[in-house]
Amino acid sequence: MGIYEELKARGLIAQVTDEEEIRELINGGGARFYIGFDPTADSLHCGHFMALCLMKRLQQAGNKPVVLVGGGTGYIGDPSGRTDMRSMLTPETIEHNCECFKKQMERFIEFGEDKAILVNNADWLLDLKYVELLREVGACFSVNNMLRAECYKQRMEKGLSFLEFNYMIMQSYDFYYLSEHYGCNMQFGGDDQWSNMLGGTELIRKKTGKDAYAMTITLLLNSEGKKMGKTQSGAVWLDPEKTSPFEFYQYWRNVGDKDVLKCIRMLTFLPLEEIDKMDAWEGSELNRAKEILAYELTALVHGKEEAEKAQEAARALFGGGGVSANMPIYTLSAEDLTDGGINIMDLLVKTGLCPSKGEARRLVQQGGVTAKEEKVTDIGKTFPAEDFAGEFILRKGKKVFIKIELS
RNA sequence: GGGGGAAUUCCCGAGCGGCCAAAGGGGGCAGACUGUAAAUCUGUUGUCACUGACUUCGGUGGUCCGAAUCCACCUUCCCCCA
Repeated sequence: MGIYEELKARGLIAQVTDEEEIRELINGGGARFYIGFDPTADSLHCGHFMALCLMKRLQQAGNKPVVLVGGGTGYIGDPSGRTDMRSMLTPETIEHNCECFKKQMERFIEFGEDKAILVNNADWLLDLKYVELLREVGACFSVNNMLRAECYKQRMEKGLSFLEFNYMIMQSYDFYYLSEHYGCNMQFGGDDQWSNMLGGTELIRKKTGKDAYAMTITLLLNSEGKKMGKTQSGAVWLDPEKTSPFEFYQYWRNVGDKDVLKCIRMLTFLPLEEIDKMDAWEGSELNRAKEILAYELTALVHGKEEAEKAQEAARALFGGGGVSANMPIYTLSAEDLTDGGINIMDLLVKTGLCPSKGEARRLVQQGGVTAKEEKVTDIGKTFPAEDFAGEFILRKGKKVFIKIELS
């Protein structure tokens, strides 16, 4: 089975410009492909992770990846699939984010001679001359066609600035540039990038007469059609400072039944035969599949050691077992105590389990707080210092908990 | 360039000068049920010293005993005409 067939079997391929050509190209290791990442934040997130995995798979099959960091396109902001305008980033932020991206990527992709290379489109986009560009590139685009593009649809109702409208041109130019200077013949990206990518293949064809190909990765949606890798508080980040390995593990441990196999297939590197066996799993067995998913992904992103720790902590907490050494810890200092003890509400707020006392009060009154294996329902409850001598686990609901120590 | 409209709490969206911390929905959080899932049901969802007080309705001033609500200016956005 070639890499193309594997990608297909994993459900990773959404759209391709020319299936036959692409199959031949990547199965034979002849692709020099690029994927672009815009520096919209100071850490990569799950969506990027999928793209990086794809890169890795293709690299293993002998193809040469080009990672493009959007230091230039970051100045514009991709309107694709958005209903509102992105906030403009300052040059400093963009540069900082680019640096963060680079560091994180090095964990996944091998860079170097004859391996992957990393480029930044700021190097060529920022020096472009307006009129020159209009004549060279602008002439190749039909506004009529652009307006029909899927990526602008949502914005046609709410308004689209000229700045963002030009994003497609910039991305197309990137492809053209990489094709000319790095021999890039293929572009990959998220499915929301499709129209932007087609813009590139068109431009290359018009300017050089050469064929270039594009392929998009299926967006990872859950069974309700929502993008995965997002939580109420934002994205699931790859940076352990922003999303701890444990939280990361828990996110995947908690995916819906209907989504587990899809995730395993698309995101992990487990052999397909093994995954196919899991297809038959149901009920509690399926629950095990979630554990596998969570472990595999955490190991990929944070390393085996962190994955084991997270798994152990999760098992200890939810399996009814003892207390794990890997729980998040909050250290109380002597100043936190009043009269040698601390009130439950102060404790909840101090540890960050609750953002305000009002919420802490509500939580306690509704029976959502457990301390030392006992439900706390009295908002006046106070714990004397001695209580913290042994294991003190404070728990909010079923899933959020913290170990408290007294310094 | 001309004309019209909009900005409300996490999001959408209602809101008569006092009865507005502001309807309703979504989302979130918690409880019940479970498999750390989904679905369902219940409670809750500005802050605090919580039967009370305080800060909030794009911004700045103003009118008024009293303003999310009225006026002026500003900012941003949308629509129509050119």
